Amino acid sequence: MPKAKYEQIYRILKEKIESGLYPPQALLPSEHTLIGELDCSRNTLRRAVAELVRVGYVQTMQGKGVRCIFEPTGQATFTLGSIESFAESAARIHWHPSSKILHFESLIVDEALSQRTGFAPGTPVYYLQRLHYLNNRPLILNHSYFRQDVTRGLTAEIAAGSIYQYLEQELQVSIINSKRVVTVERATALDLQYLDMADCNCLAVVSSQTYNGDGVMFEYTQSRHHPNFFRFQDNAVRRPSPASRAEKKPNDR
Amino acid sequence: MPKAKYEQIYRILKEKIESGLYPPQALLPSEHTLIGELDCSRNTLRRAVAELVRVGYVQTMQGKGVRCIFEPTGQATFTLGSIESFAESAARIHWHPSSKILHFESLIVDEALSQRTGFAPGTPVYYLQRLHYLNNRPLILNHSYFRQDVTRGLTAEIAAGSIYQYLEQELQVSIINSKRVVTVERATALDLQYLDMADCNCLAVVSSQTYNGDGVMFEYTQSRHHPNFFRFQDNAVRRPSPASRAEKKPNDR
DNA sequence: GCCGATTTGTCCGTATGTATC
DNA sequence: CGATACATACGGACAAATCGG
Repeated sequence: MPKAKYEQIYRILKEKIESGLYPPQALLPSEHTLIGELDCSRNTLRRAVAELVRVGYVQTMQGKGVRCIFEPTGQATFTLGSIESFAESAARIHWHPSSKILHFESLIVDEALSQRTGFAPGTPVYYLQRLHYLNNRPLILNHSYFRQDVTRGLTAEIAAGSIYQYLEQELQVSIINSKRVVTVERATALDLQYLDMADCNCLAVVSSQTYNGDGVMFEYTQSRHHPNFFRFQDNAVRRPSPASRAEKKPNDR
Repeated sequence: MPKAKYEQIYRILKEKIESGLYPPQALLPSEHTLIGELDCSRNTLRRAVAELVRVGYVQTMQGKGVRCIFEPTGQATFTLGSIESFAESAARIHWHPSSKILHFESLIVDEALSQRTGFAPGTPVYYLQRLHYLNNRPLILNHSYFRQDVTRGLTAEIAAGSIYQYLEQELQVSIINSKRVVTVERATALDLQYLDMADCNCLAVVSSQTYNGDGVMFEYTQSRHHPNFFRFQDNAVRRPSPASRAEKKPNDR
């Protein structure tokens, strides 16, 4: 259970929406009444509602109210806005995860690798290839680079378990944030070898740079996803901005 | 210029970061001092900083400070909905956008289309195919469905210009939010016909459901992007999970 | 069209908790 | 331990948008 009150209230409201207590199209009770029901301040309630907006559960309208736009889907989705390890995501959707180490080595970042990863040339890193399965199906091929000075002692054995658990609990590395970019790339020979891709010759690639509490980018990972099992969700809110009168069509790309 | 103060302060700080006044790895001045410099309340400053976190410019650390992690290399300019399509980034570099209407018709949603779009079966919609170019290169093929009762009077001529301008200014439709999902799909014959895809047989697909101020989903658009010109950005913040917080090894001292 | 009630948006000041040094 | 810095929470005030009389 989260300790922060706004998070608790966020979950309470999320529960009520998912359970159908606040059905789609219906307006939620006003801030005033919710404050009374949930016994919190206005700011705290508003912060919880802001989270609901961010995940696309409700829309707020000044002068009108807060409308539920949640539609039950049941899809297995990887949500945005939080860093989840592969194991955590799999657990959330109750699938059986497993993984296999394909390759582990220690190397020095050269100019070409520096361009791709963002590590400075000359940086010693561990290079790791891992294959992730869901329900015994190979779905994700990971190429990871970890700065050795931050992830000292990382071995193939540790990587076979949870790397993040090792970093956070053994090495006391605090993981703060992760910049991610989704692109589509041509499949390599390695992709075709390990991922059962039928006749698709492209896949979804999530490149991420992860930072620790010292502001050091200590991990670069390129996750190559089987195209048929990739899904990334987002909710965009339109902000009335005076500059976006004639342009900025959020949906028209 | 935005009217909201927190947005102004956000832009000021963003400017300073981009200009190198707060270089990477450096800590920003403390909240207290920034409040004095910018003449605002703590809440307002914190809201601006929260935006900087969301777009991946800084990381906040309790007890330590706010560290700049902006890297000018990738020129990763943000977008409001945390999506960065090639069209938007290219538009900023003053590339020339244009579009062509391929198809326009009026039809009734059947069961199969209902499954794909989320519209109820029997709903009258306008169906629209548009091809978007950048510097005369076809990059995005759009399939759009608009509810006729919300977008009354929409024609191919209007669609050749700005649909959203027509909706907001002529029909007074308020556009609130848009749920989007990114997937990778096999290219269709239509994709291959219009997008110059070399030998790629997949493309990036952004499916979006857009809602108006009445909570009505009035638009479903499937944007099919040329794989080599697609880019979706995000910044994720890690919240300490109960599991990782549970067993924290005490420091030896 | 006007006015007041309701509802959300913004901004402020303050107090307290928690992590870091 | 104290000082500093960010995180959370509360309450109040006013603005802006909506709706009904």
